[in-house]
Amino acid sequence: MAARKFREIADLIAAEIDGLPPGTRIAGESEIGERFGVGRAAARAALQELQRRMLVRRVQGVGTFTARRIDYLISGHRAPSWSQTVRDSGSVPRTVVRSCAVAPMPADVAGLLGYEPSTPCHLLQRRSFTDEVPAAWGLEWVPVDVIGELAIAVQHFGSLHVILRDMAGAEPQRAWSRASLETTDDHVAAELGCTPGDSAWLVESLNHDARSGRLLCLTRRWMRSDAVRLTIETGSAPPSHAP
Amino acid sequence: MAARKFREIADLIAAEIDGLPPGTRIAGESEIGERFGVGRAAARAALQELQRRMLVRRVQGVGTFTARRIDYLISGHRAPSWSQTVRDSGSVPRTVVRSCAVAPMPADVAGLLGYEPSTPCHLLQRRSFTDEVPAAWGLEWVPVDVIGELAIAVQHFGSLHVILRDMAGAEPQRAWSRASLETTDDHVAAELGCTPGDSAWLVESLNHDARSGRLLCLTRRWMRSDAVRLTIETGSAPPSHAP
DNA sequence: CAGTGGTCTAGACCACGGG
DNA sequence: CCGTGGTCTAGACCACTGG
Repeated sequence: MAARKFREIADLIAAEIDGLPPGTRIAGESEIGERFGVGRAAARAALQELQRRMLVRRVQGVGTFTARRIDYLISGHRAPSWSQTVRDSGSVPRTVVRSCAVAPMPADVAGLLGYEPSTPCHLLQRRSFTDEVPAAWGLEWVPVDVIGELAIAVQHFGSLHVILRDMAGAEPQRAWSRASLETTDDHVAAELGCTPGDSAWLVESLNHDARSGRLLCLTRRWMRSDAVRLTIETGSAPPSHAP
Repeated sequence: MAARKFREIADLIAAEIDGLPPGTRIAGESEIGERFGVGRAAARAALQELQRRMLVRRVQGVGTFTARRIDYLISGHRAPSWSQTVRDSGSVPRTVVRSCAVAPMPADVAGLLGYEPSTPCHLLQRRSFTDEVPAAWGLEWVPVDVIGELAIAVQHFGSLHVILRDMAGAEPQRAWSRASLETTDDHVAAELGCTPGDSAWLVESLNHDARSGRLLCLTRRWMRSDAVRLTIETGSAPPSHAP
Protein backbone atom coordinates (compact mmCIF):
# COMPACT_ATOMS: atom_id res chain seq x y z
CA MET A 1 0.00 0.00 0.00
CA ALA A 2 1.23 3.45 -0.80
CA ALA A 3 2.34 5.10 2.38
CA ARG A 4 0.33 8.21 1.66
CA LYS A 5 -3.25 7.37 2.49
CA PHE A 6 -4.08 11.02 3.08
CA ARG A 7 -3.19 11.82 -0.52
CA GLU A 8 -5.54 9.19 -1.89
CA ILE A 9 -8.30 10.36 0.40
CA ALA A 10 -7.68 13.97 -0.59
CA ASP A 11 -7.76 13.14 -4.31
CA LEU A 12 -10.97 11.18 -3.84
CA ILE A 13 -12.70 13.94 -1.91
CA ALA A 14 -11.40 16.55 -4.33
CA ALA A 15 -13.17 14.70 -7.13
CA GLU A 16 -16.32 14.37 -5.04
CA ILE A 17 -16.60 18.05 -4.18
CA ASP A 18 -15.73 19.22 -7.69
CA GLY A 19 -18.64 21.25 -8.96
CA LEU A 20 -20.35 21.69 -5.62
CA PRO A 21 -21.48 25.25 -4.90
CA PRO A 22 -19.02 27.25 -2.79
CA GLY A 23 -19.76 27.17 0.91
CA THR A 24 -21.16 23.64 0.94
CA ARG A 25 -20.37 21.85 4.16
CA ILE A 26 -18.34 18.67 3.75
CA ALA A 27 -17.36 15.81 6.05
CA GLY A 28 -15.26 16.61 9.12
CA GLU A 29 -12.14 14.91 10.38
CA SER A 30 -13.85 12.26 12.48
CA GLU A 31 -16.31 11.38 9.74
CA ILE A 32 -13.50 11.02 7.19
CA GLY A 33 -11.57 8.85 9.64
CA GLU A 34 -14.50 6.47 10.13
CA ARG A 35 -15.37 6.34 6.45
CA PHE A 36 -11.87 5.40 5.31
CA GLY A 37 -10.87 3.46 8.38
CA VAL A 38 -7.94 5.71 9.27
CA GLY A 39 -6.93 7.60 12.37
CA ARG A 40 -7.73 11.21 12.88
CA ALA A 41 -4.22 12.33 11.90
CA ALA A 42 -4.55 10.89 8.40
CA ALA A 43 -8.07 12.26 8.00
CA ARG A 44 -6.87 15.65 9.14
CA ALA A 45 -3.91 15.56 6.75
CA ALA A 46 -6.29 14.89 3.86
CA LEU A 47 -8.46 17.90 4.69
CA GLN A 48 -5.41 20.09 5.18
CA GLU A 49 -4.17 18.97 1.78
CA LEU A 50 -7.43 20.19 0.25
CA GLN A 51 -7.03 23.47 2.09
CA ARG A 52 -3.50 23.79 0.71
CA ARG A 53 -4.93 23.31 -2.78
CA MET A 54 -7.40 26.07 -1.95
CA LEU A 55 -10.35 23.76 -2.56
CA VAL A 56 -11.83 24.02 0.93
CA ARG A 57 -11.98 26.51 3.76
CA ARG A 58 -11.83 25.31 7.36
CA VAL A 59 -13.07 27.21 10.39
CA GLN A 60 -12.43 26.13 13.94
CA GLY A 61 -15.58 25.30 15.81
CA VAL A 62 -17.65 25.38 12.63
CA GLY A 63 -16.51 22.92 9.97
CA THR A 64 -15.01 22.43 6.53
CA PHE A 65 -16.61 23.96 3.46
CA THR A 66 -16.03 24.01 -0.27
CA ALA A 67 -14.30 27.14 -1.49
CA ARG A 68 -13.72 28.97 -4.72
CA ARG A 69 -11.30 31.71 -5.70
CA ILE A 70 -12.68 34.67 -7.56
CA ASP A 71 -10.79 35.74 -10.66
CA TYR A 72 -9.26 39.18 -10.32
CA LEU A 73 -7.52 40.60 -13.36
CA ILE A 74 -5.42 43.71 -12.87
CA SER A 75 -4.68 45.38 -16.15
CA GLY A 76 -4.56 48.87 -17.56
CA HIS A 77 -7.79 48.17 -19.39
CA ARG A 78 -9.99 46.92 -16.59
CA ALA A 79 -11.71 49.27 -14.18
CA PRO A 80 -10.29 49.25 -10.64
CA SER A 81 -13.43 48.15 -8.81
CA TRP A 82 -13.59 45.39 -6.23
CA SER A 83 -17.37 45.21 -6.32
CA GLN A 84 -17.55 44.95 -10.08
CA THR A 85 -14.74 42.40 -10.30
CA VAL A 86 -16.36 40.17 -7.69
CA ARG A 87 -19.75 40.40 -9.37
CA ASP A 88 -18.22 39.59 -12.75
CA SER A 89 -16.78 36.52 -11.13
CA GLY A 90 -20.21 35.36 -9.99
CA SER A 91 -19.90 36.12 -6.29
CA VAL A 92 -21.54 38.64 -4.00
CA PRO A 93 -19.29 41.51 -2.85
CA ARG A 94 -19.59 43.41 0.38
CA THR A 95 -17.33 46.09 1.80
CA VAL A 96 -17.48 47.52 5.31
CA VAL A 97 -15.79 50.69 6.49
CA ARG A 98 -13.45 50.14 9.43
CA SER A 99 -12.49 53.79 9.70
CA CYS A 100 -12.71 56.97 7.65
CA ALA A 101 -10.98 60.19 8.62
CA VAL A 102 -9.29 63.23 7.13
CA ALA A 103 -5.55 63.29 7.75
CA PRO A 104 -2.44 64.97 6.35
CA MET A 105 -1.10 63.03 3.38
CA PRO A 106 2.08 61.05 4.13
CA ALA A 107 5.11 61.93 2.04
CA ASP A 108 5.26 58.68 0.05
CA VAL A 109 1.56 58.89 -0.81
CA ALA A 110 1.89 62.54 -1.76
CA GLY A 111 4.81 61.69 -4.03
CA LEU A 112 2.75 59.19 -5.98
CA LEU A 113 -0.40 61.30 -6.10
CA GLY A 114 1.51 64.45 -7.09
CA TYR A 115 0.45 66.52 -4.08
CA GLU A 116 2.40 68.44 -1.47
CA PRO A 117 2.96 66.36 1.64
CA SER A 118 0.44 67.05 4.41
CA THR A 119 -2.27 68.03 1.94
CA PRO A 120 -5.58 67.05 3.60
CA CYS A 121 -6.89 63.74 2.35
CA HIS A 122 -9.31 61.03 3.34
CA LEU A 123 -7.77 57.94 4.86
CA LEU A 124 -10.15 55.07 4.35
CA GLN A 125 -9.72 51.67 5.92
CA ARG A 126 -12.06 49.02 4.59
CA ARG A 127 -12.58 45.30 4.66
CA SER A 128 -14.12 43.41 1.77
CA PHE A 129 -15.90 40.09 1.54
CA THR A 130 -16.84 37.68 -1.22
CA ASP A 131 -19.96 35.70 -0.37
CA GLU A 132 -19.49 36.82 3.25
CA VAL A 133 -15.97 35.39 3.38
CA PRO A 134 -13.27 37.92 4.36
CA ALA A 135 -11.05 38.44 1.34
CA ALA A 136 -9.41 41.87 1.37
CA TRP A 137 -8.44 44.71 3.64
CA GLY A 138 -6.38 47.84 3.36
CA LEU A 139 -5.95 51.58 3.19
CA GLU A 140 -7.10 54.03 0.56
CA TRP A 141 -6.08 57.67 0.27
CA VAL A 142 -8.34 60.16 -1.52
CA PRO A 143 -7.41 63.87 -1.60
CA VAL A 144 -10.21 66.04 -0.21
CA ASP A 145 -10.23 68.17 -3.34
CA VAL A 146 -11.26 65.08 -5.31
CA ILE A 147 -14.18 64.29 -2.98
CA GLY A 148 -15.15 66.63 -0.17
CA GLU A 149 -17.53 64.39 1.72
CA LEU A 150 -16.52 60.78 1.74
CA ALA A 151 -17.46 59.46 5.18
CA ILE A 152 -21.20 59.51 4.57
CA ALA A 153 -21.13 58.47 0.94
CA VAL A 154 -18.93 55.45 1.54
CA GLN A 155 -21.40 54.10 4.11
CA HIS A 156 -24.21 54.15 1.56
CA PHE A 157 -22.46 53.11 -1.62
CA GLY A 158 -20.25 50.13 -1.00
CA SER A 159 -18.01 51.01 -3.89
CA LEU A 160 -15.37 53.73 -4.01
CA HIS A 161 -15.42 53.36 -7.78
CA VAL A 162 -19.09 54.29 -7.91
CA ILE A 163 -18.54 57.31 -5.65
CA LEU A 164 -15.69 58.63 -7.79
CA ARG A 165 -17.78 58.09 -10.90
CA ASP A 166 -21.11 59.51 -9.72
CA MET A 167 -19.98 62.18 -7.26
CA ALA A 168 -16.69 63.32 -8.77
CA GLY A 169 -17.71 62.71 -12.38
CA ALA A 170 -14.57 60.72 -13.02
CA GLU A 171 -13.88 57.52 -14.90
CA PRO A 172 -11.39 55.73 -12.61
CA GLN A 173 -8.66 53.76 -14.30
CA ARG A 174 -5.38 52.23 -13.11
CA ALA A 175 -2.47 54.51 -13.96
CA TRP A 176 0.07 52.36 -12.16
CA SER A 177 -0.17 49.29 -10.00
CA ARG A 178 2.01 46.73 -8.35
CA ALA A 179 1.26 43.35 -6.81
CA SER A 180 3.36 40.92 -4.84
CA LEU A 181 2.77 37.92 -2.62
CA GLU A 182 3.76 38.45 1.00
CA THR A 183 3.34 36.64 4.27
CA THR A 184 0.86 38.21 6.65
CA ASP A 185 1.84 39.60 10.03
CA ASP A 186 -0.49 39.32 13.03
CA HIS A 187 -2.41 42.50 12.29
CA VAL A 188 -3.08 41.83 8.62
CA ALA A 189 -3.93 38.20 9.40
CA ALA A 190 -6.51 39.34 11.96
CA GLU A 191 -8.16 41.66 9.42
CA LEU A 192 -8.24 38.93 6.79
CA GLY A 193 -9.39 36.27 9.24
CA CYS A 194 -6.50 33.99 8.43
CA THR A 195 -3.48 32.62 10.28
CA PRO A 196 -0.41 34.85 10.66
CA GLY A 197 2.22 33.68 8.19
CA ASP A 198 -0.34 32.79 5.53
CA SER A 199 0.55 34.33 2.22
CA ALA A 200 -1.57 37.11 0.79
CA TRP A 201 -1.45 39.60 -2.05
CA LEU A 202 -0.26 43.12 -1.44
CA VAL A 203 -1.73 45.27 -4.19
CA GLU A 204 -0.97 48.94 -4.65
CA SER A 205 -2.85 50.90 -7.24
CA LEU A 206 -2.65 54.51 -8.33
CA ASN A 207 -5.85 55.47 -10.11
CA HIS A 208 -6.59 58.41 -12.35
CA ASP A 209 -9.48 59.75 -14.41
CA ALA A 210 -9.33 58.08 -17.82
CA ARG A 211 -10.51 61.29 -19.52
CA SER A 212 -8.60 64.09 -17.80
CA GLY A 213 -5.67 62.07 -16.48
CA ARG A 214 -6.16 63.62 -13.05
CA LEU A 215 -4.91 61.40 -10.23
CA LEU A 216 -7.75 60.30 -7.97
CA CYS A 217 -6.58 57.97 -5.24
CA LEU A 218 -3.95 55.55 -4.03
CA THR A 219 -5.00 52.19 -2.65
CA ARG A 220 -2.87 49.71 -0.73
CA ARG A 221 -4.78 46.54 -0.03
CA TRP A 222 -4.15 42.99 1.07
CA MET A 223 -6.06 40.12 -0.49
CA ARG A 224 -6.20 36.52 0.67
CA SER A 225 -4.55 34.37 -1.95
CA ASP A 226 -6.98 31.53 -1.18
CA ALA A 227 -9.91 33.83 -1.91
CA VAL A 228 -8.59 35.75 -4.92
CA ARG A 229 -6.98 34.22 -7.98
CA LEU A 230 -5.10 37.32 -9.00
CA THR A 231 -3.74 37.79 -12.50
CA ILE A 232 -1.81 40.89 -13.37
CA GLU A 233 -0.96 42.00 -16.86
CA THR A 234 1.66 44.43 -18.09
CA GLY A 235 1.98 46.03 -21.48
CA SER A 236 -0.66 47.03 -23.96
CA ALA A 237 -0.61 44.20 -26.49
CA PRO A 238 -3.94 42.44 -26.30
CA PRO A 239 -3.62 38.65 -26.12
CA SER A 240 -5.09 38.09 -29.57
CA HIS A 241 -5.78 34.40 -29.82
CA ALA A 242 -6.19 34.54 -33.56
CA PRO A 243 -6.16 31.27 -35.50
CA MET B 1 0.76 28.39 29.01
CA ALA B 2 -0.37 29.28 25.54
CA ALA B 3 -1.52 26.16 23.81
CA ARG B 4 0.68 26.84 20.83
CA LYS B 5 4.18 25.82 21.78
CA PHE B 6 5.12 25.30 18.17
CA ARG B 7 4.41 28.95 17.44
CA GLU B 8 6.70 30.14 20.21
CA ILE B 9 9.43 27.76 19.09
CA ALA B 10 9.00 28.89 15.49
CA ASP B 11 9.20 32.57 16.45
CA LEU B 12 12.31 31.91 18.51
CA ILE B 13 14.07 30.01 15.76
CA ALA B 14 12.97 32.56 13.18
CA ALA B 15 14.78 35.22 15.20
CA GLU B 16 17.82 33.00 15.57
CA ILE B 17 18.22 32.24 11.89
CA ASP B 18 17.56 35.81 10.81
CA GLY B 19 20.60 37.01 8.95
CA LEU B 20 22.18 33.62 8.46
CA PRO B 21 23.42 32.98 4.93
CA PRO B 22 20.95 31.03 2.77
CA GLY B 23 21.55 27.30 2.75
CA THR B 24 22.80 27.11 6.33
CA ARG B 25 21.80 23.88 7.99
CA ILE B 26 19.67 24.28 11.10
CA ALA B 27 18.48 21.93 13.84
CA GLY B 28 16.27 19.00 12.85
CA GLU B 29 13.04 17.78 14.39
CA SER B 30 14.57 15.54 17.04
CA GLU B 31 17.09 18.16 18.10
CA ILE B 32 14.37 20.80 18.44
CA GLY B 33 12.28 18.38 20.44
CA GLU B 34 15.07 17.70 22.93
CA ARG B 35 16.08 21.33 23.22
CA PHE B 36 12.59 22.59 24.03
CA GLY B 37 11.38 19.51 25.83
CA VAL B 38 8.53 18.80 23.45
CA GLY B 39 7.45 15.81 21.42
CA ARG B 40 8.39 15.37 17.83
CA ALA B 41 4.97 16.51 16.61
CA ALA B 42 5.39 19.95 18.16
CA ALA B 43 8.96 20.26 16.95
CA ARG B 44 7.86 19.26 13.48
CA ALA B 45 5.00 21.76 13.53
CA ALA B 46 7.47 24.53 14.39
CA LEU B 47 9.72 23.70 11.44
CA GLN B 48 6.74 23.42 9.12
CA GLU B 49 5.59 26.82 10.30
CA LEU B 50 8.96 28.25 9.26
CA GLN B 51 8.62 26.54 5.90
CA ARG B 52 5.17 28.05 5.49
CA ARG B 53 6.70 31.46 6.13
CA MET B 54 9.26 30.63 3.44
CA LEU B 55 12.14 31.05 5.89
CA VAL B 56 13.48 27.51 5.59
CA ARG B 57 13.61 24.74 3.01
CA ARG B 58 13.26 21.13 4.10
CA VAL B 59 14.49 18.11 2.15
CA GLN B 60 13.65 14.57 3.10
CA GLY B 61 16.70 12.54 4.00
CA VAL B 62 18.89 15.63 4.09
CA GLY B 63 17.76 18.25 6.59
CA THR B 64 16.39 21.74 7.14
CA PHE B 65 18.17 24.80 5.75
CA THR B 66 17.74 28.53 5.80
CA ALA B 67 16.19 29.92 2.64
CA ARG B 68 15.79 33.24 0.91
CA ARG B 69 13.53 34.40 -1.89
CA ILE B 70 15.12 36.29 -4.72
CA ASP B 71 13.40 39.50 -5.76
CA TYR B 72 11.99 39.33 -9.26
CA LEU B 73 10.44 42.50 -10.63
CA ILE B 74 8.47 42.23 -13.84
CA SER B 75 7.95 45.59 -15.42
CA GLY B 76 8.05 47.14 -18.86
CA HIS B 77 11.33 48.79 -17.94
CA ARG B 78 13.34 45.83 -16.72
CA ALA B 79 15.03 43.43 -19.11
CA PRO B 80 13.47 39.96 -19.26
CA SER B 81 16.48 37.97 -18.11
CA TRP B 82 16.41 35.28 -15.44
CA SER B 83 20.19 35.20 -15.11
CA GLN B 84 20.51 38.94 -14.69
CA THR B 85 17.62 39.19 -12.26
CA VAL B 86 19.04 36.43 -10.07
CA ARG B 87 22.50 37.97 -10.09
CA ASP B 88 21.08 41.39 -9.23
CA SER B 89 19.45 39.73 -6.26
CA GLY B 90 22.78 38.41 -5.02
CA SER B 91 22.33 34.75 -5.92
CA VAL B 92 23.98 32.48 -8.47
CA PRO B 93 21.80 31.52 -11.46
CA ARG B 94 22.05 28.34 -13.48
CA THR B 95 19.84 27.12 -16.29
CA VAL B 96 19.89 23.66 -17.83
CA VAL B 97 18.29 22.64 -21.10
CA ARG B 98 15.80 19.80 -20.74
CA SER B 99 14.98 19.71 -24.43
CA CYS B 100 15.40 21.83 -27.53
CA ALA B 101 13.77 21.06 -30.85
CA VAL B 102 12.26 22.70 -33.89
CA ALA B 103 8.52 22.27 -34.13
CA PRO B 104 5.54 23.85 -35.87
CA MET B 105 4.24 26.81 -33.88
CA PRO B 106 0.96 26.14 -32.04
CA ALA B 107 -1.94 28.38 -32.99
CA ASP B 108 -2.13 30.27 -29.69
CA VAL B 109 1.60 30.98 -29.70
CA ALA B 110 1.46 32.07 -33.32
CA GLY B 111 -1.38 34.42 -32.54
CA LEU B 112 0.67 36.19 -29.87
CA LEU B 113 3.90 36.25 -31.88
CA GLY B 114 2.15 37.42 -35.05
CA TYR B 115 3.15 34.45 -37.18
CA GLU B 116 1.18 31.99 -39.26
CA PRO B 117 0.39 28.82 -37.31
CA SER B 118 2.84 25.99 -38.01
CA THR B 119 5.68 28.36 -38.79
CA PRO B 120 8.90 26.54 -37.73
CA CYS B 121 10.10 27.60 -34.33
CA HIS B 122 12.37 26.42 -31.58
CA LEU B 123 10.65 24.86 -28.60
CA LEU B 124 12.92 25.17 -25.63
CA GLN B 125 12.29 23.50 -22.29
CA ARG B 126 14.58 24.65 -19.50
CA ARG B 127 14.95 24.44 -15.77
CA SER B 128 16.53 27.21 -13.72
CA PHE B 129 18.17 27.24 -10.32
CA THR B 130 19.12 29.88 -7.80
CA ASP B 131 22.13 28.82 -5.75
CA GLU B 132 21.55 25.25 -6.98
CA VAL B 133 17.97 25.23 -5.70
CA PRO B 134 15.34 24.47 -8.36
CA ALA B 135 13.28 27.59 -8.87
CA ALA B 136 11.79 27.76 -12.35
CA TRP B 137 10.83 25.62 -15.33
CA GLY B 138 8.91 26.10 -18.51
CA LEU B 139 8.63 26.41 -22.25
CA GLU B 140 9.99 29.06 -24.56
CA TRP B 141 9.14 29.53 -28.22
CA VAL B 142 11.55 31.29 -30.58
CA PRO B 143 10.78 31.53 -34.32
CA VAL B 144 13.62 30.10 -36.43
CA ASP B 145 13.85 33.29 -38.46
CA VAL B 146 14.83 35.09 -35.26
CA ILE B 147 17.61 32.63 -34.43
CA GLY B 148 18.56 29.85 -36.82
CA GLU B 149 20.79 27.79 -34.57
CA LEU B 150 19.61 27.69 -31.00
CA ALA B 151 20.35 24.17 -29.76
CA ILE B 152 24.12 24.62 -29.64
CA ALA B 153 24.16 28.21 -28.46
CA VAL B 154 21.82 27.60 -25.56
CA GLN B 155 24.11 24.89 -24.20
CA HIS B 156 27.02 27.32 -24.04
CA PHE B 157 25.39 30.54 -22.98
CA GLY B 158 23.04 29.91 -20.10
CA SER B 159 20.95 32.93 -20.97
CA LEU B 160 18.44 33.26 -23.79
CA HIS B 161 18.62 36.99 -23.28
CA VAL B 162 22.34 37.00 -24.07
CA ILE B 163 21.80 34.88 -27.19
CA LEU B 164 19.11 37.17 -28.54
CA ARG B 165 21.29 40.17 -27.81
CA ASP B 166 24.62 38.90 -29.14
CA MET B 167 23.52 36.58 -31.95
CA ALA B 168 20.34 38.27 -33.16
CA GLY B 169 21.48 41.81 -32.38
CA ALA B 170 18.29 42.51 -30.49
CA GLU B 171 17.55 44.31 -27.25
CA PRO B 172 14.91 42.09 -25.65
CA GLN B 173 12.17 43.83 -23.72
CA ARG B 174 8.79 42.74 -22.35
CA ALA B 175 6.02 43.79 -24.71
CA TRP B 176 3.33 42.02 -22.72
CA SER B 177 3.35 39.75 -19.72
CA ARG B 178 1.00 38.11 -17.30
CA ALA B 179 1.53 36.41 -13.97
CA SER B 180 -0.76 34.46 -11.68
CA LEU B 181 -0.39 32.13 -8.75
CA GLU B 182 -1.49 28.57 -9.45
CA THR B 183 -1.29 25.22 -7.72
CA THR B 184 1.16 22.78 -9.28
CA ASP B 185 0.11 19.50 -10.83
CA ASP B 186 2.29 16.39 -10.56
CA HIS B 187 4.36 17.18 -13.63
CA VAL B 188 5.16 20.77 -12.82
CA ALA B 189 5.84 19.84 -9.19
CA ALA B 190 8.34 17.23 -10.31
CA GLU B 191 10.19 19.76 -12.47
CA LEU B 192 10.26 22.29 -9.64
CA GLY B 193 11.21 19.71 -7.03
CA CYS B 194 8.26 20.58 -4.83
CA THR B 195 5.12 18.80 -3.65
CA PRO B 196 2.13 18.63 -6.01
CA GLY B 197 -0.44 21.16 -4.87
CA ASP B 198 2.19 23.67 -3.78
CA SER B 199 1.50 27.08 -5.23
CA ALA B 200 3.79 28.51 -7.89
CA TRP B 201 3.86 31.43 -10.28
CA LEU B 202 2.80 31.00 -13.86
CA VAL B 203 4.49 33.75 -15.84
CA GLU B 204 3.89 34.36 -19.54
CA SER B 205 5.96 36.93 -21.32
CA LEU B 206 5.95 38.15 -24.89
CA ASN B 207 9.27 39.82 -25.69
CA HIS B 208 10.21 42.13 -28.52
CA ASP B 209 13.23 44.09 -29.66
CA ALA B 210 13.18 47.45 -27.89
CA ARG B 211 14.54 49.21 -30.99
CA SER B 212 12.68 47.67 -33.91
CA GLY B 213 9.62 46.40 -32.06
CA ARG B 214 10.03 43.02 -33.71
CA LEU B 215 8.57 40.17 -31.64
CA LEU B 216 11.27 37.75 -30.52
CA CYS B 217 9.89 35.01 -28.31
CA LEU B 218 7.12 33.84 -26.04
CA THR B 219 7.97 32.29 -22.70
CA ARG B 220 5.65 30.38 -20.37
CA ARG B 221 7.40 29.50 -17.16
CA TRP B 222 6.58 28.31 -13.67
CA MET B 223 8.44 29.69 -10.67
CA ARG B 224 8.39 28.40 -7.12
CA SER B 225 6.75 31.02 -4.94
CA ASP B 226 9.03 30.06 -2.05
CA ALA B 227 12.09 30.74 -4.20
CA VAL B 228 10.96 33.86 -6.05
CA ARG B 229 9.41 36.94 -4.49
CA LEU B 230 7.71 38.14 -7.61
CA THR B 231 6.52 41.71 -8.00
CA ILE B 232 4.77 42.78 -11.15
CA GLU B 233 4.10 46.33 -12.15
CA THR B 234 1.65 47.76 -14.65
CA GLY B 235 1.57 51.22 -16.13
CA SER B 236 4.36 53.62 -16.89
CA ALA B 237 4.30 56.03 -13.96
CA PRO B 238 7.53 55.63 -12.06
CA PRO B 239 7.06 55.34 -8.30
CA SER B 240 8.65 58.69 -7.49
CA HIS B 241 9.16 58.73 -3.74
CA ALA B 242 9.74 62.44 -3.60
CA PRO B 243 9.75 64.13 -0.19
C1' DC C 1 24.30 2.16 7.40
C1' DA C 2 22.69 6.17 10.25
C1' DG C 3 20.06 10.26 10.22
C1' DT C 4 16.73 13.02 8.09
C1' DG C 5 11.99 14.27 7.14
C1' DG C 6 7.18 11.95 5.91
C1' DT C 7 3.31 9.30 7.39
C1' DC C 8 0.38 7.12 10.72
C1' DT C 9 -1.93 5.37 15.14
C1' DA C 10 -4.33 5.95 19.60
C1' DG C 11 -5.38 8.85 22.71
C1' DA C 12 -5.76 13.29 25.13
C1' DC C 13 -6.94 18.12 26.12
C1' DC C 14 -8.01 22.75 24.42
C1' DA C 15 -10.25 26.81 21.83
C1' DC C 16 -13.95 28.13 19.45
C1' DG C 17 -18.71 28.77 17.66
C1' DG C 18 -23.42 27.62 17.32
C1' DG C 19 -27.69 25.85 19.32
C1' DC D 1 -23.78 21.90 25.85
C1' DC D 2 -21.87 19.53 21.82
C1' DG D 3 -19.19 19.11 17.71
C1' DT D 4 -15.80 21.33 15.17
C1' DG D 5 -10.93 22.04 14.15
C1' DG D 6 -6.19 22.99 16.71
C1' DT D 7 -2.51 21.26 19.44
C1' DC D 8 0.17 17.75 21.67
C1' DT D 9 2.25 13.18 23.37
C1' DA D 10 4.48 8.63 22.74
C1' DG D 11 5.55 5.55 19.79
C1' DA D 12 6.01 3.25 15.30
C1' DC D 13 7.33 2.39 10.50
C1' DC D 14 8.64 4.18 6.02
C1' DA D 15 11.22 6.85 2.19
C1' DC D 16 14.97 9.11 1.06
C1' DT D 17 19.89 10.79 1.10
C1' DG D 18 24.46 10.71 2.19
C1' DG D 19 28.70 8.69 3.62
